[in-house]
Parts: sequence; C-alpha cells; structure tokens
Amino acid sequence: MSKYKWKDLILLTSKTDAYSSPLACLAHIDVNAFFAQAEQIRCGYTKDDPVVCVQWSSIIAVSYAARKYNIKRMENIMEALKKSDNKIIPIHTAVYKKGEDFWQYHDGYGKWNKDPDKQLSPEKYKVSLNPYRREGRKIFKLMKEWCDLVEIASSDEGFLDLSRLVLQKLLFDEDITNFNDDTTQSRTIQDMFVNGDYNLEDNLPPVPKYLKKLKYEGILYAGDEGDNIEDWDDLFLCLGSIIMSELRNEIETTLGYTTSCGIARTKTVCKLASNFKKPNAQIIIRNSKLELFLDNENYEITSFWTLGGNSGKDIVKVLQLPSKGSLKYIRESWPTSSNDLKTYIDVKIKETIENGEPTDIDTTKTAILASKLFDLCRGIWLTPINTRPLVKSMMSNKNLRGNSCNSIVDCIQWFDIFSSELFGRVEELSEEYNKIFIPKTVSISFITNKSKNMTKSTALQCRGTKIQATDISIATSKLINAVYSQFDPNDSTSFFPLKQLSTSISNFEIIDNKKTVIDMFGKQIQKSTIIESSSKVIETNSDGNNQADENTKSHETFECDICKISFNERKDFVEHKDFHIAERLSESINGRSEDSLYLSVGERRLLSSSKNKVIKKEVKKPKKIDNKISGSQNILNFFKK
DNA sequence: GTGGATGAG
DNA sequence: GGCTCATCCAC
Repeated sequence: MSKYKWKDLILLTSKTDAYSSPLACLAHIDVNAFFAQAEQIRCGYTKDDPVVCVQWSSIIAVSYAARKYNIKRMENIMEALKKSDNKIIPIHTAVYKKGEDFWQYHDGYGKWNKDPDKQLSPEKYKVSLNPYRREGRKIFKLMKEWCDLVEIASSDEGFLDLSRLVLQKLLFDEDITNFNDDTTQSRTIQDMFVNGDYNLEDNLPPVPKYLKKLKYEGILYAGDEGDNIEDWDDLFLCLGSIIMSELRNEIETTLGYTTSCGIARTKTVCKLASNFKKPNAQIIIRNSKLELFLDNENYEITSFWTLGGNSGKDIVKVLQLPSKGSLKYIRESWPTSSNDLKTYIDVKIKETIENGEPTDIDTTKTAILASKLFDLCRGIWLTPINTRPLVKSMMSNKNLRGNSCNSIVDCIQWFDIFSSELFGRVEELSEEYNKIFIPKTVSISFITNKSKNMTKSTALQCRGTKIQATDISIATSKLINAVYSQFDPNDSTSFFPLKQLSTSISNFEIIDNKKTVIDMFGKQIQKSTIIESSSKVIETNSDGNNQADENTKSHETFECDICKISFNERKDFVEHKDFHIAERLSESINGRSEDSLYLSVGERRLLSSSKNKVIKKEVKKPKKIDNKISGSQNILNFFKK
C-alpha cells in the first residue's frame, strides 16, 4: 500500500493547489548562457563556437564553448580576447543610437574593432535587450503550449507545474497504460480514478510492478541500481522527467536553445537542481533524497532564492548558524517542529538587539520565519507557482557618461529611445496577455551634474485609443523642460551634463480582452492596434510610388512617420529627425501651434480656427522618395529662423 | 508618494 | 567588478 492518499492525488488536478500535494511534480528550466546562445543562434554559429555576448567592454554572457578558455562573466572583452588568443567570438548586444528610435544590431562593431567609428561608445548608444526578451517569449510560448501553469521568473527562466500533465500521462497515455503486461493486476489505478471508485482518505494502492519499470529521463540524483520508483511521488517525478525531456528537446530542435532543468516537488529544490549540471542537462530529486541532496551538495541557507543577499547573512548571524552545514544544523537542532526554533529565534533577536547590533528580521513574523527555515532545510518549503503578476511599472534607463547629455535636445534624443523601447514593450505585453495596457502615469528621473536625484511625473494623456511612442516622448520632453526652466540659468553646470536619465511608465489601466474593446469603440481600435511604431526601417513595397523598385531587389528606405517623407540614405533620415526634435523642443517651450505635426486630429481641431485648414493638413500626402528635406534644415538653422 | 535599498542576473 | 530592472517599505 502507498503512503499517499487519494486526496493527495486528486489535489494534482487543481492548478491553484497542486503545489501543496506531496505528489506534486514541478520543474525549473533555465536557458544556458541565454544572451550568448541567442547571439550564437542569430548569427548562425554552432554550439561549439566560443561566442560571448558583449556590452560596451564587458562580457555579459559566456557560451559554454567559450568557457573552455576560462572566460568569465564580467570580464573585459579585450583581456578575454588576448587570453583566448583571439579564439572567442565577441558579439555586441543590439543598440539604440542616440537620436534614432529603433534598435539595431551592428555586427562586427565593438570595442575590439580597430575602426574608431565602429566601437559603439556608451556615449552615443543605449543597449537594447529587446531581442532577448523576444527570444524568451518564444521559449515560454512553447512551454505554455505544453503546460497549463508556467511561472515566468525572468526572461530566460521559468517554473512549470507538471502535476496535471503527469496525471494525464499516467491515466490516459497509451504508452503508459499499454505498458501494463501484468494481468494479475485486476483493477488499475486508471480504472479506479475514472470510475470515481475511491475515498479521499483511502491510501492509494501500491505502484504496480509494470510502472516501476519506467525509466527516468536525465540524471536521477543518488539513483540506485535497483528500485528507483518506490511510491507514487517517484512515479510522478519520473513521468515529469520524461515530459521535460521531450519539451526541452522541442525547444532545442525548434528554437535552438539548450536548457538545464531541475525536477522536484518544490520550487526551491527545482531551482537548485536546475543549476546542478550545465549545460543541457536535467536532474531529478526524489523526495526520499531531498536531505541527501541538500547536504551532499553543500548548500547553505543562503543558497535559497531571496536569501542570497543581506537578509540571508542577517539570519546566519543572528541565529549563529555554522557557515558550513547550516541546513543539517537546523534540521538536527530542531528535529520535530518549528515551535522550538521560533522560541530560539526570538531569544537570539533579543540578544542581538541588546548587544546594540542591528537586524532586519521582522520580530513580529518569527513564527513564519521559523516554519520557513524548518521546511527549507528539509527541502519541503512549499510556494505556489504563480503566473507572472501583471506589470506595475516599466522603466527605460541610461547611465550617461561625459557630455552625452548636455542639453535639452540631448535629453529629447534619449527620451525618444526610451519612449520607443517602452512603447515596444507595452505592445509585447499586449500580445502576451491579449489585453490592452494603457499607462496612465509617466515619470522621468535623472541625476544632475551636481549629483542631485530628481524625478517628475505627470498624467499620461494618450491620443487615440492606444498609447503611442510619441505620447511618451512628448510628455517626457515637456517634463524635463519644465524642471530645467526652474534651474538657475546663471549656474549652467549645476544641471548639465546629466549623469543619468530615465523614463518610466506606471499605473496601467488594463482592458481585459481586445474583443471587448473593439466592441466598445468600434472598428477604429482595430486599426490602432496595427499601427506600427513611430518610425522605423521599412521595406519599400511595390506600389505606385515605387515603380523603380519593382525591377530591382526591394531595398531599405527610411520613412518618417510624422510627415511621411522617405529617405534613401540613413544620414539624411537622421538629419530629418533632428529637425523634428528641434521642432518639438520649440513646441514644448513655446506651446504648440495649430499646424503642429505632433497633434492628434482632436487636438488640431481644438487649436484650429478654420476647419478647412485642418483637413488640408490631414490629407498631406506622402511625398516621393527623392523629395528630401534639404540638408540645411538642421537644428541650428531651425533656431535661426 | 517615493528614494533608496534589495535581490537577481 | 558594470549595468539593468522590478518590487517594497520606512520615511
């Protein structure tokens, strides 16, 4: 007879509570050296090519092939190249260029490029992690197709609750049910479950012999020669390992990523386990081997999630835990319940405070802490798997160096980048949740030359039914201008150059379902959901305007979405953008004019004295490609006017 | 309401 | 050690 009961098994069917069943089967999956793998795949290298992902002059991710040269995260790329005899392959992250509002890869560019124009200085660029978020989403999409409960822990790690999957596999998978060659087993657990022929408090039948022959996929921690499936918890972990092996295999074959995975009853153990062997491995920790795993692999209380920092150190210090073997120590010192541990904690906190030493432990929550420590060191601390909470805020930030932000125009150029990044991420969210996200608040924060931290926020009014990049951009430009105008004009160095600048949006209004909104507002919304981000590289399509392109290969042009003018050369396009910046700057200082290009239809109507004028502006047609704004129309000239 | 601390990668 | 990002809470 099993030591588990039917209620433990039935609990697995609950998405919200399965984690608390002793039969739960969870997994943590982690993409190996994610950023490096993403670049390796994007650039068409193999897993054996020693790719590293670089940000400015630091290596931020090291592929496993590159680790053979003893390269570590955070190393300087120039030193690493030297150390590896130029064997490693550096690839810089995508970047936004100051003054542009789209990110791009500049492959081959970086600190190591001999051409000074191709070194990607932090003064002119901002790193974009966008490509990694996009890749991460693809991976999670696959996981979610398999598993009904996935917690996205970061852009490359997630927790999965496999409980329903393993139960389903046990009950309905023909590979498993047909595996039964044991005719002496008259009533299978499958029959009993389907017929509801059980009492919740009854113990489960023993695991039938044929199921005990199943093989785990991956590394079974402390696996025996013989009996590795003793009870139902083992069987479920075994089925979970088969599922994860298939899922990871699909991730690798369809997307190219190798992953590491930990399979166990609780999230904390899964997390430790996925880190156990890298790359490209999975490990299963049976409930009967939990303490062995925690002790033999020299984990400490500070190894657990959220206890890796000061709070963990604080606990070790106050409770006077040994620096080695803290888990075993706690387990053996308080073998039966957490009550005595709570009493001990209370005493120790009191002593510590009396000695005049500070502690951050909350004295009102020592019972919870005691129970958490008691369970953690046994590998049975239960935490639910939550789908990711809806975002509360989003920030785009830049640490500025030197004179890279020395004027309001500079600010606006960085703000354009922030806005476009945030806008893109709101769109991604929208896609991920199939909801509409409307930030109601926008705030800027910055550090002045005199190291003064400042923030200013305002309500974000968006024009139209959906947030646009220009909404954020204009609002932030106004904010910085408002603050700047209050500064002492006689002391120009107190403000510029700024040391840091960021935009953040928050206070999201979330509209549940796109369909509902379409119903509410009619077709207009549908249109607005496919409007593309402010201006970006477009492929010319062969419509009437571009007949010349029909014969040749379609080629890149740059279109300004504000006035619909296209450019063949990036240089001209950038110059044209400068013109808009100056124009917007002027507007934020002097107020908008009725013929401003940055107005919505409604605003224009409000400001306009004659309706005809409005219509005239509205129908302004895109001009032909060779109709460029003349090069003289740059910022300086604008101010001369 | 938020600056600063915190934790993670 | 650099840099990025979200959350939380004492002030």
